[in-house]
Amino acid sequence: MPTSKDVAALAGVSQSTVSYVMTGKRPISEKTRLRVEAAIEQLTYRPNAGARALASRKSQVIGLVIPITPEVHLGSIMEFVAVIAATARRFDHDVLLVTDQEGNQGLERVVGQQLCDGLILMQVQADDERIPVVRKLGVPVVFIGIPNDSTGLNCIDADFARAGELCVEEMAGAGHTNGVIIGWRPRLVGSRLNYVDRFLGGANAAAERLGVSLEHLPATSDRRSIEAAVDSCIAASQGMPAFVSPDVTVLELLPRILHEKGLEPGRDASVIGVGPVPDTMLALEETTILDIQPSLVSQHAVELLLRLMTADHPDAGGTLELIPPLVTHRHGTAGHSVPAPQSAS
Amino acid sequence: MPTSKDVAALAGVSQSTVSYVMTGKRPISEKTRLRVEAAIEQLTYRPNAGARALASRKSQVIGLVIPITPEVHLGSIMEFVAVIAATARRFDHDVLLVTDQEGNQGLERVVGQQLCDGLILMQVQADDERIPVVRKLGVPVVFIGIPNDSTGLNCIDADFARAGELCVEEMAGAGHTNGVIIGWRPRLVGSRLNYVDRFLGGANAAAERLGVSLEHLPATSDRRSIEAAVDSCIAASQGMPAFVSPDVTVLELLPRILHEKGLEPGRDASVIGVGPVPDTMLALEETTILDIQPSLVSQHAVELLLRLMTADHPDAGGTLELIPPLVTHRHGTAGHSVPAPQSAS
DNA sequence: TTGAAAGCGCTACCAC
DNA sequence: GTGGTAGCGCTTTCAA
Repeated sequence: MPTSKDVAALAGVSQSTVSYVMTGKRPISEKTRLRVEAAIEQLTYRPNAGARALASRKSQVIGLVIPITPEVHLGSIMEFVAVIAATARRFDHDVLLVTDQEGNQGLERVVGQQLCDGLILMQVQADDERIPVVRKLGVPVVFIGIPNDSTGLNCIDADFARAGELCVEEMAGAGHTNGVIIGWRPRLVGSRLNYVDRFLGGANAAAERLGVSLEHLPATSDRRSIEAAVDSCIAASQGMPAFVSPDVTVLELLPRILHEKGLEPGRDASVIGVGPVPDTMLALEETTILDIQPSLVSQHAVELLLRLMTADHPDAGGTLELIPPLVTHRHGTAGHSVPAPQSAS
Repeated sequence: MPTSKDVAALAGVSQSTVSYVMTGKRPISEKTRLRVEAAIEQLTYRPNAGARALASRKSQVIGLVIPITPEVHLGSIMEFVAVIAATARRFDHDVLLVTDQEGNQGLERVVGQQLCDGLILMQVQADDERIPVVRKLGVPVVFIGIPNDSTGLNCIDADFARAGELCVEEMAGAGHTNGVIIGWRPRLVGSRLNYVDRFLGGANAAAERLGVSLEHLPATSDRRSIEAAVDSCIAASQGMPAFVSPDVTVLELLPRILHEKGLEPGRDASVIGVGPVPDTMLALEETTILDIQPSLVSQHAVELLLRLMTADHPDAGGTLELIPPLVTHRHGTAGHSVPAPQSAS
């Protein structure tokens, strides 16, 4: 492996000049810059990450803390992970994976070892126990999700309140006077993942404003519980029922259940899916999809973190950024597959 | 941040002694070891990763190259990723995420920068273009997947040939004389991802051996194409049809389609799902599941890589390890949800 | 516009 | 069983 010393020798300059060519931290004459660049090319020189981190006190790595609890949909997480990794690379950084099963120890470890210059935490809970640790961690941290007390923290998430609102507006616009939100296992509601509450809050406010009656039926991911919710919705509804679900597992099963009940979306019912929408959902033709744009959230999270990492001052005051959902109406003839809305990656 | 110098001072020993206490690379008297450990504890000392990597030429990091192409199921990938990260930690290593969109450049980069001591490559293709680069990379590499020419490479994967065999044996055991394998989009067959061919090969061999007629119907993930395959199977079958699918997206839609056709698994048809099985599949009661055990594959991949990384000699000859699938029969009454088989994590 | 040289914090050799 | 010390390869002052 060639070192910057080798490059310097080949280019006939000092080692520091090589360094400055690489970092651009001081002006270099065109002539020597070209010579150095040629030498770098010729030797396929790559700066040693450890040495660089040691000398500069910057690892160019961001730590990504992923949830591995069974209650979160793996595909949705992966969507975040992939975009975060790709975005980090666009800004010349790498991503170190930390699982949340390491807990607070893990955060302290990667920061203490100076393996990374900043952290992104996914699946942040309403009363996340990592918050006190994060506050005195000494590196910038970006949360994906909004805890109850977000003062001084940097949080970014999809705007679930707005999504709830939009769902109800869609329903009302389609002429419904009542509807049901199906999904999220009961113990999530009103507790740990507060995007659930934000969504319901937005939906209920809009329902009140628009004079629509709205109910929330929690459901686990098994068929029986979803079916029960659907039945109860049909029973309660005068006129065409409207189903809203922000839960991937529910959306996976909903098409089959509706079909069993003889309900055809667009004719006998309205269906609105929120969030990462599974393939089975896309098999339904007449639907409205509220894309919460995970990839946009991820990109912004990375960019925010990088901004904080390069800021001279420690971040004052914190940030709160909400990404608005993207509404897509899908119409189609049976069997004709409309591609899912693609957010920029 | 305290350094090992601080620890040494506090414990009244030399810096090298601290290092040896941490690494265990030479015997230390009980007495001084305890003093040093106390000092480490008291200062919450953590070795600087960059400095350690620089001096020891070992980063304690393994690079994980993930596919981000749209044709692979994100949830399945995430299952590997999570287990790999967790397993790496068990052996005191971390995981650096590399996306395959960086291509060969990415491999050369992370190795060149000495960001990691070894690599795991996921979603390895039959004729993977990364192979020539890997061969002269200078660090151990473990493939998840088996390329056509695996000589000298270290490969590990689920035993798809055996899975195919088992599927047919299941069918035959249930009294079927014919069946259909539904899934994998056409362009994957016979081409890039050769686990497809391994599966079909095993299945066909068993079919011939057992006198079962077997057909493979490729399908894209849209409803129309899966429905067509199902119809064609029903038409061709004398007696009860058997459906086998190793494709997550197909398995997601299959329950609904079967129901539309009035087919009840266990009564009118047999259904065998292979691989990571989605929630919708679990809604079917009478099924056989062939778990390809992604988490076991992941664990073994990490352990193999670590073995190669600590080996003094560069790995001679390569490795080929196949993880046998786990067969689970599910019986149940409608609405009663049997938990999915959990591989050890 | 460039160079020399002093570290960054750790490991591992050599000496005792 | 322990300590001294020379680097690992880079960045970054200070000096020219």
